[in-house]
Amino acid sequence: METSKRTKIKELLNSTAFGSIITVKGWVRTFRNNQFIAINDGSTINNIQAVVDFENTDETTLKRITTGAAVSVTGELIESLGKGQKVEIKVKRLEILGDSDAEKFPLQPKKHSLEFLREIAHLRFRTNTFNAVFKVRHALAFAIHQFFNERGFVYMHTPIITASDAEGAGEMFRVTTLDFDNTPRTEEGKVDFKQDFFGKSTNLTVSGQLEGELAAMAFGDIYTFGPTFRAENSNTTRHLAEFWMIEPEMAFYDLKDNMQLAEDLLKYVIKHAMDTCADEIEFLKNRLLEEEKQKPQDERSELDLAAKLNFCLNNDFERLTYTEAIEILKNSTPNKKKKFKYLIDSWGADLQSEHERFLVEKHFKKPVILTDYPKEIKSFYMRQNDDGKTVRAMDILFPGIGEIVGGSQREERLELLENRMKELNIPAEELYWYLDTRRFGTAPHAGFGLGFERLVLFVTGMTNIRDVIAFPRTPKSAEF
RNA sequence: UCCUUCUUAGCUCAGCUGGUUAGAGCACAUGACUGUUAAUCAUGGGGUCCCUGGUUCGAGCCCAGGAGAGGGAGCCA
Repeated sequence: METSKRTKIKELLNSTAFGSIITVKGWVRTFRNNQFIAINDGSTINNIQAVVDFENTDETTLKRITTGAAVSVTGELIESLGKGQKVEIKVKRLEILGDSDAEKFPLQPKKHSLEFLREIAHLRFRTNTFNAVFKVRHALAFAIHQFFNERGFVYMHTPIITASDAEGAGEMFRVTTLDFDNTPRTEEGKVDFKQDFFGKSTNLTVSGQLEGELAAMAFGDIYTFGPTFRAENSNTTRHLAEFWMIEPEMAFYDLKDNMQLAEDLLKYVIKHAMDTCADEIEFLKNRLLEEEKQKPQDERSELDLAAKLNFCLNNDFERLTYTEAIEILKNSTPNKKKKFKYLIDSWGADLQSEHERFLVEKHFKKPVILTDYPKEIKSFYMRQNDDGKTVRAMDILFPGIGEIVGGSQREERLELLENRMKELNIPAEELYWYLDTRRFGTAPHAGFGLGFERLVLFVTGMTNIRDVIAFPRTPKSAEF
């Protein structure tokens, strides 16, 4: 009888135990020449070839070996008789575990467009590209926990549902159990949230930072890694309505410490992905090279994916202030020749993505950390510099991605923080718990937010953020 | 949300100045072949030309509106 024991393909492809009888279970990728089955079980991006003795196998079984079918194959592991692979399985027994109607199964042994695969996101894991992408995604997630754990950080789970809409960090998704057809009203005619589940208006979190700061004021070093929700109507290749974010918060860190931690973290996790996903990154590198062949010469990347990642590991990120960046941009060729859509003429303007791209991709040609932005374009909680104009903010900009990290040293001085909140009409009463950290044993501290999917984009070389999360949520789209 | 491009077979895409029966490659089916590498060869089936309305003797093609998708911008991670 069929046993449930099986060997993973990853193990077999490196095995030299020729002559041993093994069982493999997986899904058929292609069936060539009526005898060669390429089987993939997800353990590796590579397939194993199982060779069927078609003359002694009944025809109805052979007909059921179709792309997508789940099979169990038992046979002898042998040195491959053909070129193209080292080992193969000489099939002794083949069982179809699950049929796949070849006429209806959308995946074919051919190249599919990413747009088409996005429409069948429930099946796209079964392609080489998505196998590689999600292996890398896993490796990066694992490495993030490992990095922080090695450094004694505490992993905090901050709430998903929050009642504070005081932060003003973008549009939020409302959480409610109220009956929309019959909403309870107050005497003034407004929706009466007192009758809602939590007795007040609640939303999905847009950031765990404020709660993270509370924990940092006890544990010293903490981080969060969880889902984040933004109801912004963003339709771009680098925004999602539901995404994952890593937010470390460190007591007694200043901005320099903060930058160093972020750079160390990024390099650590990229290195871990390269070490543990060599096959996957090799595949993604070649995929990208193929794709770029369609593009004109001047739009192709100078470095291939592996070289780009290595370059990132071997060079220090460029650190400069917003003011220095403005000077560079002001004197840049595209600015003088009026090639920028938004010309840089004065200090204080927010940098457009064309400016960030110029700095990262043309001028420095490596990751850039910009610091000390004008306070007007940054959040209320950032520590104010003595110049009265700038705050201790930092953004890390990556080639092709833009902002991958946004962070700051936090304003730990109660009076300055309260004044800033007043200027920006942020209700201090609602955030009393946040301000308590400044009232009781306040201390310098800093932190940042790292967009996980943007990191996965960079490491996989994919170009659309919807292709590095399993089931993307974007405006007008929440399929699966 | 704004700008822009696109939507023709299961997939990728042709389709001339608006002209009578809308094509190719892959996939699929049947057969041949049998150490293939997205196997090959032959034959065959397969279409709401995104939707609605309009112009015209005649619309896949022109016009208007709508839907969906891609790219860019803004917001940001």
